[in-house]
Amino acid sequence: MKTTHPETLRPRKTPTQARSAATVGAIFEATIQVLLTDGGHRLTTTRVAERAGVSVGTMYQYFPHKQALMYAVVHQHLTMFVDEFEAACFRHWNEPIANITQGMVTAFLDIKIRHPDVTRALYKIADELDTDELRFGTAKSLQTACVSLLGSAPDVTFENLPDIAFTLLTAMNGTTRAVFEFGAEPEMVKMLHIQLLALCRGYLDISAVQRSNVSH
Amino acid sequence: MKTTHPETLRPRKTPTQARSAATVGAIFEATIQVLLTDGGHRLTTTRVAERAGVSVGTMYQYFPHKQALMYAVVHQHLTMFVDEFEAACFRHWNEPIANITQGMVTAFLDIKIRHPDVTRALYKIADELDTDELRFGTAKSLQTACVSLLGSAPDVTFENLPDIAFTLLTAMNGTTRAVFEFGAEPEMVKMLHIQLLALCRGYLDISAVQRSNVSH
DNA sequence: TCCAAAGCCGAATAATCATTCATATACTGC
DNA sequence: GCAGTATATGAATGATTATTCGGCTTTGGA
Repeated sequence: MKTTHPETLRPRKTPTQARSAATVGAIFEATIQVLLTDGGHRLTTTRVAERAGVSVGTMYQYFPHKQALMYAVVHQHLTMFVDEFEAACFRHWNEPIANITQGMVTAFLDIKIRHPDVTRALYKIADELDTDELRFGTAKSLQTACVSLLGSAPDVTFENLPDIAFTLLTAMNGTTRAVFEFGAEPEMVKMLHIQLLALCRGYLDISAVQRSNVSH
Repeated sequence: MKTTHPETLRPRKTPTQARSAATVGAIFEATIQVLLTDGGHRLTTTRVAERAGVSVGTMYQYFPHKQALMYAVVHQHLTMFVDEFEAACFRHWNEPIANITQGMVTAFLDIKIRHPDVTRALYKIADELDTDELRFGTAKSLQTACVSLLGSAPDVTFENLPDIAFTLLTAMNGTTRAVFEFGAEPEMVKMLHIQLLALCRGYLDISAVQRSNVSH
């Protein structure tokens, strides 16, 4: 598996004029749309340029190659996801485990639902990327945030917190992904929310150890 | 999204002589190996033929096109998975829910672990396939088996059994997939087994309704 | 031993793709 | 309005790809 050196994945130039920022935005959006309608293995520079309403040459002014474009798109959205998820974690810091669970599940789902196209598109691009750095890095960040949040619960403690966080996140992701790949119809999403709450609550209940109430 | 008509996905000829069966076997195995080493987007007819030790022409004697080859490989392994999973379900029929849970989780994991290369390879080929029929069909079969098995527990009942089965299977799949994509080292697999047992037990505990003991 | 069927080969073909670059247009400050 | 920079163009290039087909080799049986 040949991996492209990260250095070369950086965009070629930073847009200064307003129109070029618009161009890059159009290219990003077009990438998502091509992924949705044609699939990852038909994500070609020609198709993206066409859908974005620009020429291929223009694309190559901002990205040295296709890998760089894909990297940028994935990076943008994964970073956004991590940021919003971490923000939600801070919001529920130190709350009882029941609140934490409900807050985390709801936040996880909300972010995905707020950008349904992006969510579905990212599932399709994974195999095209020459590096796993982004996915692994994101997984690590989410796990860290989750560990901290669960550890902040005043009413319980957990053994193997990293393992529990890992399992919780990947399980949520598995069910969510399945729902989105099935079309993510509103009733299905509603069901997903309900079942994920039960899943996580049940898992954390069974894994939690009551904390002896040591007051200050 | 152009989908290939299922009819054309059928193999071109059925091997009669022993050596041709060996050829097809080599092609199947080569497909898995190319997926693992090169990734789905570099799964080419040339590469598969080369790794299988046959010529491209030979491949086209058994499969009318690349889609048919991929379809055959995926179909073979998904069918195997469903068969083994259903067999495990029958084995735990009518047992108490605690046994059912443990049996189902263990079977799910065992099948994946018994064919680690196949497990990882199938994650990579999904986007290349022009049809979702196989994935959706498999999901449906597994869900049906799971619904029946859970429904057979004498000590509990569930509401929304299809939703619960769906959630259970996709959650297990999500965590399992993550572990395999991280390399599936032995200690990781051990952790996976432990955590999946807790996850499913917790979820089913919380979703179950005690069945009033109506003795005949 | 011999032959028809089964199996195999791989160069040739036509399509598609990523990437380049010489040229043209649009914008910004003056 | 002008000069210089930023941005956009798209035909051309070379690589890679899926698929074909005419000819070759092996096999199983008579």
